[in-house]
Amino acid sequence: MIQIADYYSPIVGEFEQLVLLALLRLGNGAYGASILRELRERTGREIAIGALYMTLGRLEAKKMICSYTGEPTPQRGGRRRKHYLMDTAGQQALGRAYRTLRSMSEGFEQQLARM
Amino acid sequence: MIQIADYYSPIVGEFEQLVLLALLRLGNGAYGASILRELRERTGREIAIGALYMTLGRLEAKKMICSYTGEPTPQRGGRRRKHYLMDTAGQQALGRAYRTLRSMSEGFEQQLARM
DNA sequence: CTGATATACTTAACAATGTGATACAAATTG
DNA sequence: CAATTTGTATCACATTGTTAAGTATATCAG
Repeated sequence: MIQIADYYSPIVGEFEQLVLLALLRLGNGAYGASILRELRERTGREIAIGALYMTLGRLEAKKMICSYTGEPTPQRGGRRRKHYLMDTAGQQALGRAYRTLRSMSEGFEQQLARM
Repeated sequence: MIQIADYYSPIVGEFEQLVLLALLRLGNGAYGASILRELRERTGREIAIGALYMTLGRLEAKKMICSYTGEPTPQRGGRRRKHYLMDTAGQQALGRAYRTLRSMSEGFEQQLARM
């Protein structure tokens, strides 16, 4: 059981942002493996699967995302998928983080892209 | 004395990114109060001064930024300023973080700006 | 020189987030 | 049901974020 402070913290961490962005990109249907693939392909980082589930669990505990369990798919085997969707709080937090970085980067985009 | 692991960690946290961006914007001459002002004005957040110095100290320990002590200014009083500059590692880390977020946001910029 | 005032930096303690290694759960197949 | 496949969960610890103090250094009035 993940414990979360009872005051609302609108700030999301660096990796949390990446996970929320992956959910935004993938839309409904996203689950562990597809999120992992998206993150690896787009960031080029070697991301541990445990790190991802840990972060998904924390984001859900903070009500930034929600989840539902998928139906078992015939011809496949294996445990059911757990699908994730961004909740309102997650969208707001992601939007804030995005605008903050935009504001701090404003006018330096070219330079940053070449650093 | 800040302790840092002896392996190189290229990933910077959420607030560290903001501080590096402030240094990029301000250029040479940046110091505590000017960095704080820039962050507050551009992000709209209430940032504690201690949080900033803590982060500056950690970034310096990781060799991402360097510092020098300024000369005392006549007609002013008060302790000397400590000026900060991004080092090569900081520029690289900031560039990587920027490109990662760009890649994850690609195609969703309008939506993110309105979230 | 000395205390008052202004300016600026530092640290301790704890909370939140990030990470790798390992364990656990559930569905299909034979 | 055992083996295999697919997928999720958790522990332990490292790193980063935050608040609430405290410490240091420069100028000025007297």
